[in-house]
Amino acid sequence: MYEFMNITRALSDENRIRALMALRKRELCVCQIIEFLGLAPSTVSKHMSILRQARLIEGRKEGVWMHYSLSSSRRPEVRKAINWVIASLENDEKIIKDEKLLSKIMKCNLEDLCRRKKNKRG
Amino acid sequence: MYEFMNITRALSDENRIRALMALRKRELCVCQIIEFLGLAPSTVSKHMSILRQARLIEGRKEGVWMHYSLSSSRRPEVRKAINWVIASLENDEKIIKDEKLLSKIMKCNLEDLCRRKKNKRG
DNA sequence: TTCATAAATTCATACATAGGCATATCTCCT
DNA sequence: AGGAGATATGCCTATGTATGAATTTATGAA
Repeated sequence: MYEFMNITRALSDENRIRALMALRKRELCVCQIIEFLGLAPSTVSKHMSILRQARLIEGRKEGVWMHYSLSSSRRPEVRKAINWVIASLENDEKIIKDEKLLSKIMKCNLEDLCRRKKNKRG
Repeated sequence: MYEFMNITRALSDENRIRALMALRKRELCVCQIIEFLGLAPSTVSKHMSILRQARLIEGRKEGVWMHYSLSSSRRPEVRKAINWVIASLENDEKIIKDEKLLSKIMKCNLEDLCRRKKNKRG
């Protein structure tokens, strides 16, 4: 029950759902998620830690970069939750739009993306 | 997406989840749910209206009494959500305990139950 | 090794939202 | 009209979201 409530609370925020759906097809660097959601780095970091605590995503550190991906855990709770979210939103308008935005973001290389933040996206 | 977020927010509270699971096997009167959750009537009413807005449950008025039951809607969003919750919690300890509590509550007749509230459960 | 820099997270704080209750209001029955 | 159950309103507290600043971690240069 505790584990389940951790999951439902993690899923109760739209930005976290969008991030989760973004990760369903690919691994993403935090700076890509920041660009994607348009939120402050600290905010995104918090969202990721909530998703991670719920075991819905996993983090992998590569040098200074942190990469997140959907959880590969076999826990039934986690699998069911992820499957439910994906099945419910696979054809959602906003999620489809997000996919297009993500395609653009994926074309930039990571260094440019991170540098752009500093220059206020100039 | 909006509909989906309504559902996840409705599911992000433990009392609402317990109420939802209680309704999975039977219809319940509000006063039974009040007894079950041990919350103030106004609080329970609010929880029920949130679940109802998310279309997860339905209300049926019979005289002065309000009866709630799981939604019979065929909307895929709703069916998937309900199925997910039930599948995830069917064997949950707390939910099983709740079932025992509910058995007791079901044995009282409704009038006694409602009257008990007034007398501060004396 | 030491220092500087960059990315990510944690911390401190402001603001908004949500849960809880008491009380007022509404609806329905007699 | 009177009385009962249920819901709406108003208030308080707690939790959640968002941000900038400080801290941590890792890289690369001196």
